[in-house]
Order: sequence, then structure tokens, then C-alpha cells
Amino acid sequence: MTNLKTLSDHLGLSQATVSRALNGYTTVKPATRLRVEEAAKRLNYRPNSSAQRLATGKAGAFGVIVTAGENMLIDPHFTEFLAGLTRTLAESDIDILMTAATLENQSATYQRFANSGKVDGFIVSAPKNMDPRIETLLDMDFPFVVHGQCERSDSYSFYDIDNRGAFEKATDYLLQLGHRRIAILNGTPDAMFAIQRNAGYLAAFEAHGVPVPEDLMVQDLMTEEVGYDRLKPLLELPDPPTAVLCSSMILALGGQRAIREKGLKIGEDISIVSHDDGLSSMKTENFSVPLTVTRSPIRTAGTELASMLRSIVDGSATTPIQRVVPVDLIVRQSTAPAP
Amino acid sequence: MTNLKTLSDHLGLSQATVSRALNGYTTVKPATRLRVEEAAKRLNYRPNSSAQRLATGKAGAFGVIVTAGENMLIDPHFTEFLAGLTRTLAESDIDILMTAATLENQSATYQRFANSGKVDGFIVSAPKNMDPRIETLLDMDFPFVVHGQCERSDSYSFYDIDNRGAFEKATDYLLQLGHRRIAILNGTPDAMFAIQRNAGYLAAFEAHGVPVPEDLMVQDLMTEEVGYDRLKPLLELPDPPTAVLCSSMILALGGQRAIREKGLKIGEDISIVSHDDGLSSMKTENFSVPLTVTRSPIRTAGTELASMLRSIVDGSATTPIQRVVPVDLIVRQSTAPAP
DNA sequence: GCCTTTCTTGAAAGCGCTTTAATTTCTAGG
DNA sequence: CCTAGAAATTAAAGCGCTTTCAAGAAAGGC
Repeated sequence: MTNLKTLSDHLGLSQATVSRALNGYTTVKPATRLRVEEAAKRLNYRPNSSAQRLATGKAGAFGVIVTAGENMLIDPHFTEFLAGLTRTLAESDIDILMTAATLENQSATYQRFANSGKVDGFIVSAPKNMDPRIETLLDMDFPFVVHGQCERSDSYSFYDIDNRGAFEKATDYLLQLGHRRIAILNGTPDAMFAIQRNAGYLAAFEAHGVPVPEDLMVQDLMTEEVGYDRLKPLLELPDPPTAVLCSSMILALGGQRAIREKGLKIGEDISIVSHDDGLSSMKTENFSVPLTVTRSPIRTAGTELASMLRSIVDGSATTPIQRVVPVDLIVRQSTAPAP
Repeated sequence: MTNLKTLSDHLGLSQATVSRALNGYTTVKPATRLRVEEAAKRLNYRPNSSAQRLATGKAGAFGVIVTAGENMLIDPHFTEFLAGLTRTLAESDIDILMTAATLENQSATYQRFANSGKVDGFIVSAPKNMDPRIETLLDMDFPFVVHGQCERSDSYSFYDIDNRGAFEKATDYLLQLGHRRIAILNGTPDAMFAIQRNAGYLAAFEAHGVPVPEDLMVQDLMTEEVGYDRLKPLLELPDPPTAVLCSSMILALGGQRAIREKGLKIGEDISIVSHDDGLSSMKTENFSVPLTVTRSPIRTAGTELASMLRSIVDGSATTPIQRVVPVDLIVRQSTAPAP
């Protein structure tokens, strides 16, 4: 394992010159740099990253802390997001440091990672309403970006899709089709995206002057099981929904099961609109009845947030970067006028 | 940000003593240790991990390198696996360093990570037949564990489920039910698990003295789309399958779609058996017709491999650890005697 | 009370790199 | 040919920790 000393001895140069040559300083004679670079490659020299970090004070890694026990890591959406992150960061030789922390250890873990110099910044996923993690990070004054928008959003960088707009658009579309009994299967009430989507849903009703069917609003975990369990009783109501709005494809999958079991036909007896995060392992256009969706690839969020955090950490961004991107409504066969 | 010097100055002790007290050396007077620990907590002292690593030569992290462009990261199975890893490693304060590397950069990335001291060991996922990564790692003589079993498996540590046995069992069960035209939707032919499952499938046919329906053997990516696309034409054959064996729940999902479209009834006209990795976001028992499966939670693989690698790195394991765990066949409603 | 052992603690080297300050080597102007 | 200034290089300090070796303090044996 060649280190700087070996390399510089070998070249008959000082460690300082070799280091500078390798790090692209201009004060090195071009010929020397070439010689150094060639030798480094030949001897397969890799600077020891711990030493480099200790000397520079930079960690060369971003932290992602998942909540143990929460289904974040087992959520295909999160993986897709991670894929985006990884892709962008690999370009700039930044690693992703991942750990699980229990809910109580959350803040402590962020502090430990920051203080121990393991990471240069954090990527915070799935923010909750009044998320304590954001408070912690702001207090620590440590770089971070958030996937999602929440309170105090003026003071930090985030990237989010227009959740509210998306669901307002979708609800509006269903209302225009004549639906009145529109169910919504949404995420848990603490999740910011769920709050925002609910708000969009409500706004559309208000705009149409139609009373909100509050008995059809569901906020729960986003699993297939829940989609099934929660929609099923709604379909048994004397006045069942004629349309269902789902916050995720996984929920839609469960909803479909309930609908099919009830003997209803999707796109005829009942309409479905789902949000589609563009999971590559399963596509909404391939559902037995292709789904009408509000679509926004969650992977893009990963790539965007990665480069945002990068520019914050390297100092090229001085003020918070904040982006909210619009979401398209893609109409397919799962929606039809109200029966 | 308190460092060792601040802390020791504060205590009126030397850095050496404080360090020893904090790292559990026995040669420190109990009273002193207590005093140090108390002060460390009060001053919120976190040893700088770069310095610690530089001094000890340990990285305190395991590497997971995913192949960019492959669907590994976007594969829910992989996330579930990661969840297992994370969970176990969090206990021992080991981080997971994740990067994506293109297929060509694969070996170079492993070397870079190992030589730069970023990680103490690697966890290799989804090994291929004659996987070059394993060669690279063996050549480097760097600690690693593999999720899956392949050639030269005597020389390294791995954890795997009994893929061959599982699919032999499943195929045998279908053959006993009188099925002869049994389709198999398997992973790509380079994946070790797919090779092993195919072998199990073939072995069962051989044991029953039944000719293998080679026209019904599919090896492809494991996506919903592929499941649909590849099963659909088989169902149109003059002599269509009466049973389908799927290598993943996702494939089964696509297969179901084709079957349903054809108007066949699962568990009556056609049987399905799938492998079930125990994904928590979607359960095979909740399929509209609950699936008969060979089941083995992939998350367990994560926890097991993590602790295996841990004991290899800390030296408590001297010879390769190798585990192949049996897989249960769980019979539900998706299988019935051949029509 | 003195010397040997056993406990504790401290001084200092070293991990491998970056970077500032100092030094040497060139280049060019007079 | 000498010298000031620029260019290239080096020496050495330092990043924050661990750990070896040495030393001082306490304890036990005679």
C-alpha cells in the first residue's frame, strides 16, 4: 500500500510537491506534475482518506439517517430516491453514509455524525410536520437539504414536488368528470406530503363549491395491505365512493384488490387516480387498467438534492436553495365520468 | 466543538489518560474514568472519527457498491436487504458506505475504497456467475462477505438461501399435483440464484422422470413488465402451462396480469408458486388469491451478513463463514391440482 | 524505613495527509 | 555579470487521535 512518503521518496521530491501536484495546484511545474501523476498511477497510489479528511477537515461523505422501525428503508420509493442520490454523488467522489437510528436517538445521531466529522452534510428525507430533525440541524448550523417542504422552510434548502397542486389538479379533474364521492387514500397525517396533498384535495372541493366527503378521507401507512383494508369498508357504504385518489402506487394496488373483490370495474364503475413516483420496478401504465396518475419521478429528487447539498457544502451556494417542481396529470384508462 | 485536548485540559489530565478512560482500558483508576466520562458527556465530546481512523487504521464502515445502471438500487429486494444490514450495524457503530459504480469501474472502485481506507470490508450483493468482483477481492485479500453462493465458494464467507432446494421443492409439489406443463419465470441467466433455482427445477423433473418443458423456461429481468410480457405468449401456446413458478413476487404480479387478461382463474385454471423474499411493502398472502410461496426473508440475509463481516473484520472469525439456510414452502390458495 | 512491585498517569511519537512559511532555483532587467 | 523578483520546491507544523515507553505514586514485604 503506497502512501505519500513512498511515492515522494520514489520520485525524489518532497511530499508537499507531490501532494500539490496531485491536487491540481498551479504552482507546480507542468513537467513535474506529469511525472508525479504518472508515478502515482503506476504505483497505484490512493491517498488515505482518513488522513486527507483529518488534514482538510472535510469528510467527503453525505449522511442519510433512516428511522429504524419506520418503513423508509423498505419502501421502494426510498430506494428509488437513493438511486438518484448515489448516481449524482458518484460523479464527485462523495460517499453516502447510511445509518439507522431509532426515533428517540434521531437528534443524537445527527449530532454524533456531524460532530465526529463523518459527514459534511445531511440529506433529510420524508420530513414530518414540525420535524425535530430540522430544528436540530438548524441549531447545529450544519449543512443539510430536505426532501420535502415544511415549516420554517425559508431558512433551509429543500426540493419538493408541488404536492398540493398535484392533488388539487387531480381532484379538480375528478370533480369535472362529475364525481362527488371522491375517496382519498393518503399517507399518515404527520407526513408533510400528506398534509399538502390533503390541502390540495380540499381546495379543489372548495373551488367547486362541493361539500367535502370527510368520511372518505383516509390517512394511514402506505402499504398494499392498508390500501385494501381501508378502501374495502368504504365500498360497503350506502353511498360509496365513485372515485379514489391514492397517494402512492402501492396504495392503489391494495385499493384495486378491494375494488376487484367487490366486483367493480375500474374505469367504469369506479375511477382511480394515483400519484406515481416513477418506480422503475413497477409501472402504473402496466396496471391491468392503466392508471391515471399525477407523475413525478422521485429519482429526480435524489439527483437534485445531491447536487444542491454539494454546492452548499463547497460554498458555491450561500443562500438556501429552494425548489418546488410542478407535477403533471397523466390521464389513462382508470378514470371515467361518474356513473 | 470539543476535542480531546480541550477535554483533557479541562480535566487537568493528559490526553492519553482521557483517551484510555474513554476507550475502556483497565489501567485507569475507576474514579478518574468516572470523572472523565462525566465531563465528556457534559462537554458533548465526540472523538473526531477521521483522527481516530487515522490513528487506529480502522475505518468503522462497511462498503456496499451497487452497479450503476443495474436495477439493484431500485429493486425493493435490495432495500429490504439494506434494512437488515443497517439494523445490525447500527448496534456496533459501523456505518455503511454506499456508492454506485458502472460495470467497468467495478473493480477499480473496490480497490479505491479498500486502498483509501474508507471501509474495513465489503458486502457483495447479487453475485453473478464467475463474478469478477469476487476475484478482485480475493486478489486484494480484503475482507468481504457475499450474499449468494458461487464458484470458489470455499475460499470466502457467504450467506445464501437454499435456492436450488427451494425450487426443487416447489416444482416437486407442482408435479405431484399432476402438473406437467410448468412454466418458470426466473432471473437473468448470469445471476447465481437464477442458475441455482433453474437447477432445482430441472432436478425435480428428472426425479419424477418427466420431460422438461424447455419452451416454458424464461430467464429475464425481474420486473412486473417482464412477468407480463413473457408469460402472455406462453398462455397463447396450443399447449399452455397449467402452472407457473416465479422467482420473485414482482414477476408473479406481472404474470397475474397476463393470466387475468386471458380470463383464467388462479388456483383453478392455473397454479402459481412464487418465491417470496418477505418484502414488507407488499405481502404475498394479500394477493387477490393468496400465493403459494417458497419463503425466506431477505432482510435476515442482511442482518446475518452484517454480523458475519463484523466478526471477520474484528478477527474473531479466522476461517470463512458459510451458511446456506433452508427455505420453506408455504401452500396457499394459488395452487391446485392440474385441470 | 527502605526497596521492590503494582497502579496510574504523562510525554511524545506517529498515523498520512495538507498547507503555511521559508528556501532555493530561475528568469530577466539593468 | 549582478541582482531583484518570480517560480518552483521543501521543511515543518499541524489536523485529533491512539499507543508505546517512561516516570511518578502508592502499596506491600522485609
